[in-house]
Amino acid sequence: MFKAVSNKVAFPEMEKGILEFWEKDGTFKKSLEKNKGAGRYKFYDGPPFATGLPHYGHLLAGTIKDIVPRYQTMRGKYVERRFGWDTHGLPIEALAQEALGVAGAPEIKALGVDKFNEQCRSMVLKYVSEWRKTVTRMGRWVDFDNDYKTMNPEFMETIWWVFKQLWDQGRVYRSHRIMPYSWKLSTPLSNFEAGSNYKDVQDPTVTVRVKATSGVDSIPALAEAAPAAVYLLIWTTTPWTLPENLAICAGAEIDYVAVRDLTDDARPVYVMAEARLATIFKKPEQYERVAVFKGSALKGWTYEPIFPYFADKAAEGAFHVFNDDYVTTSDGTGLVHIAPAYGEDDFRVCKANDMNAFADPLDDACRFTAELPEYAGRFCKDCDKDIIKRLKTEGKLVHQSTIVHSYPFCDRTDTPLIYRAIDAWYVRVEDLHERLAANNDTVHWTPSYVGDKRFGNWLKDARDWNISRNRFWGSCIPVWINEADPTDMICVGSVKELEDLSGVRVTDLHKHFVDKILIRKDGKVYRRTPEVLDCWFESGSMPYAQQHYMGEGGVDDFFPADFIAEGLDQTRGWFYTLMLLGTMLFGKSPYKNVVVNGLVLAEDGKKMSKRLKNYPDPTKMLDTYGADAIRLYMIYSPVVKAENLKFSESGVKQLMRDLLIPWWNAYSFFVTYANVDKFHDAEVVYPESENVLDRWIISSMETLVADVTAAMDDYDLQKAVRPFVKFIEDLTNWYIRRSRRRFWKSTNDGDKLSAYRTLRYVLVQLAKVAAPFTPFIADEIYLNLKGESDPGSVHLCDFPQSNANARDLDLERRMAAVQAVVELGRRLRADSDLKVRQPLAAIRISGADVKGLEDLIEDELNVKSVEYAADERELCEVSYKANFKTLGPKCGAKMKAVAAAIARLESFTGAMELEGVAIGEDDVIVTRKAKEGLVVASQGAVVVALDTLLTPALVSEGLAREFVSHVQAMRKEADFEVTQRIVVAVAGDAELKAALEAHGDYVKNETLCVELDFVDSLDSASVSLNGHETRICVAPRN
RNA sequence: GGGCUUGUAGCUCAGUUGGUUAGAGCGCGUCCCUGAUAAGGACGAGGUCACAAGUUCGAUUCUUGUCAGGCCCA
Repeated sequence: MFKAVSNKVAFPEMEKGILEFWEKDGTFKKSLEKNKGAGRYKFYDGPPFATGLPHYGHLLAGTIKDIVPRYQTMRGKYVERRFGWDTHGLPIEALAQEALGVAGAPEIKALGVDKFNEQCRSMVLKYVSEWRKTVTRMGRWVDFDNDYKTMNPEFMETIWWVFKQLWDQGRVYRSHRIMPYSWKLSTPLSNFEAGSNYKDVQDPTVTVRVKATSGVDSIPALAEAAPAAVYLLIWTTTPWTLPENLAICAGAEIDYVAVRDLTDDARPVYVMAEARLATIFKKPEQYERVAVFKGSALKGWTYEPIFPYFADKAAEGAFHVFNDDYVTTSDGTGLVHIAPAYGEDDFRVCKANDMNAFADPLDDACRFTAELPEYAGRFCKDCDKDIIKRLKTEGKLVHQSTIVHSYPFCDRTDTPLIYRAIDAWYVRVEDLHERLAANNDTVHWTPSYVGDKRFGNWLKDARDWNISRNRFWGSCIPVWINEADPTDMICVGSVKELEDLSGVRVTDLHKHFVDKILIRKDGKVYRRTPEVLDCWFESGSMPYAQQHYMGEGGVDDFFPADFIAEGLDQTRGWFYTLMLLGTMLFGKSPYKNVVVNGLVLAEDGKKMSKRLKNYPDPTKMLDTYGADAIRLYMIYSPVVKAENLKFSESGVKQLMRDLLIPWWNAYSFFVTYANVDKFHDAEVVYPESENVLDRWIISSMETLVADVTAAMDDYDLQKAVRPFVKFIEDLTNWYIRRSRRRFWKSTNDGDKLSAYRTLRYVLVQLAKVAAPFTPFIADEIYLNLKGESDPGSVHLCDFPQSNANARDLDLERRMAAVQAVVELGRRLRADSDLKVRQPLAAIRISGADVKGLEDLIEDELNVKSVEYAADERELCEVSYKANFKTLGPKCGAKMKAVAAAIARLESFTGAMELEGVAIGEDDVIVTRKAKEGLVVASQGAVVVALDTLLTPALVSEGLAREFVSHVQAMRKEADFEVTQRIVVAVAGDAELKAALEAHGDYVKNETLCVELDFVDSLDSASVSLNGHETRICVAPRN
């Protein structure tokens, strides 16, 4: 006996049962051990920040990361799956700050970095158990016990090893990074922190003239205008940065003009963007045009420093004009003042032009240092007014105004942030563009455009990587710097190295431990640089760090990964840092296949928001619909191809209705009748059936296997799931429907056995194919139906190999034709108001090959015979149309004429010439239209005509069937077992009596009636059977 | 502002080197069925394939531009 199955299933309950079974049985472990020693399929888990509960994005990524490894496991691969945790970085620090009631770096330092870091450590694992619960409930098999955490000492030691490799390659260098800086807190902020407090403020703007010292000669019109002085006009909203000006930038494609200022007695010549002329000269008579030229002509000009303080930087290449695309003419003069220490673009442009001079005369609190004696000790912004005054006095100020603009403020102290250069560590990437691109070419991306375009473009423009963070909770940059000579540095690559160098036993690599360790060597003292590493450095190092790889032995066992998956937002995150480090360390891509998923949005298309409550709680969804339904819903959508998904509860419900419930019903149907019939082979037997339905459903099964396999091997999960819908539809609404009688009939013959064997075999195979996607229901069904010697879980089975021999594409085609004929027949019945229970004499068909399957049509449409029309013109009008696809290339411009000629044809035999073009069989498409007035319908080439003539015999049979149907309803109403025998009493007119007598055996057989009595009257309610008033009474009979 | 991407029925989405009358499911309306019943079936309404120009005999598909949404960057 199979375990009895109710057709009313509670999926969440069923899933919990399976979870318990997996847990007790150790199925996950078994699935791993089974393939140990077989080929490895390498998988990396991208580590999530566990700073909150998992949301749908995590569930989605988790599902993808489950399906592929499950599939590969069933394909015989050994797929280790270690869960990863991202434990360092700002998200955790933010939580710790909240918990400790401190805000900002200075308060953390005052509190003590040790206290702070330990707080972080204690909070990292806060949500771990919740995560484990949810991930497990979703059915994801992943190793939580053998997980990796970026804060583990082994992990952190490998980070040092990785860093040292880059150091030894000469890739690591110190430079600056322009960051928002709170002068009140004396600390840089992350861009994220800086973005939270913008205000509209009024700032001064000044236009300053700087005297050109060379370059003027390159423009003849200008050279002629000499000897009057030529000035470049620059504009800024931060006058205090003018003393630090080291360059000027022009847009190469922008139009510039040189004009003589007629309002000034010295008649100076000013250079600026043509588009901005009106902002300086209100009236045309105030100036005279001297020359017009592109910004590229300005490149290389030199000019006189505005202030004397850094004039010596000229030796380092300062005070030149550069070109860059970021210059606009939306404000200013089109000539941008550049102070490399105080602007991100400023810094970048200087670097791009190999200008390394630098002027940063500010202390920790942003007060000017002694380098600017006149302003020393004063907060930089407070000096704006004095500087403007001085410019005026010295005749350098051309124009002065104010501007109201949005400016970032420190959200702790509400003081304006200063963008300024901070010491920073970089990894050189810009020399690697070609190698990165070449390695990326080896990766199979899903969808492909992410790799080709999005990621490819990103790599092409990859900048040097800023890897330092001025924070506390993270892996430390393992560089110790000579206190006396900052160019003298020691990079440490392992714990042992540090112990040997310092003589200190090292137990923990976090900042509050490591910073205390000094290295003394040759009488010099080395102190660690205070920064921690960007946590992307850690996630990018996870292939090596999760193995605690320290450069010994090969990496083939774990590198590169066969498969990774993450969201689209990781293009410049994990995908990128993995690729960088893989390329730098081992010269190749660290992954071979990537599935990129899109964002999961709320149903209204907005981001899911706790505040708005615009999405259903995941736990509630799991309790209501179960994990299989949610998994399938997500995978069936384009979200597995990097497109957004609007998550909708009704979508999940729909999927259950379309797939899971019919599938379960098919299974329940099988078990119910198999138990009634005591069908129970010890093993799942491959049905060598003669029955076309059996052969057809098995062939369809093989097609399903082939389609799913092809899609999975291409990592197209959506495409892999799609064919299930069609298959389940075929299985339930055609195979079982058409086979029902074979299961019900009372004789246990070979055909019945074939039916059972086929259905069992198909359900078991289906469970295997579906197992990676819907692991619960697949195992539930499998466990009940499997043979005695089969593995103890569907997840320990081999994925079905598509068996080409069992496929009969011709049969599948003919069956599709049968389905088309049936559909048309049903339509005709509906049109003629002839219910299916009324037998009809014949159906005539044309254009459909249904050989050998006629009885299916007879049965389904309740007709006595299927006939082929001798000539389809009896049934329909035939006309001809050009096949544009084949004719187009042949005809070209003659296409229209040929198409018209074909449309005029009255008959077509196969080959002819029209308009000088040879027409072949394939070039003409025959269209058929059901003839008006006949009971005929057509669909494509298939034409069907129904014989609607009702003979007395047919009417009588129809009445008997109507009677049967009613008795069946009464059986059901009375809740009889399907095998319950009954006795039936009827009272009705003579016609009914005659019908029941003529079809007595049929009636009794169908209704399991052992005694059919015709009586004069009955108490029961009267019903109308095809217009015949009838009273019926049924009773059980043992 | 830049890179990438999306826009097809009321909704969710298919649409395979450009080819005839652009499909499915849901929803809606009408009807049928009732021993798979949180079902099943038939029919119907519903589309300027976001918009515009171009290439072509022919464009939902290719090119360019515009508009709107998204991700990343600046």
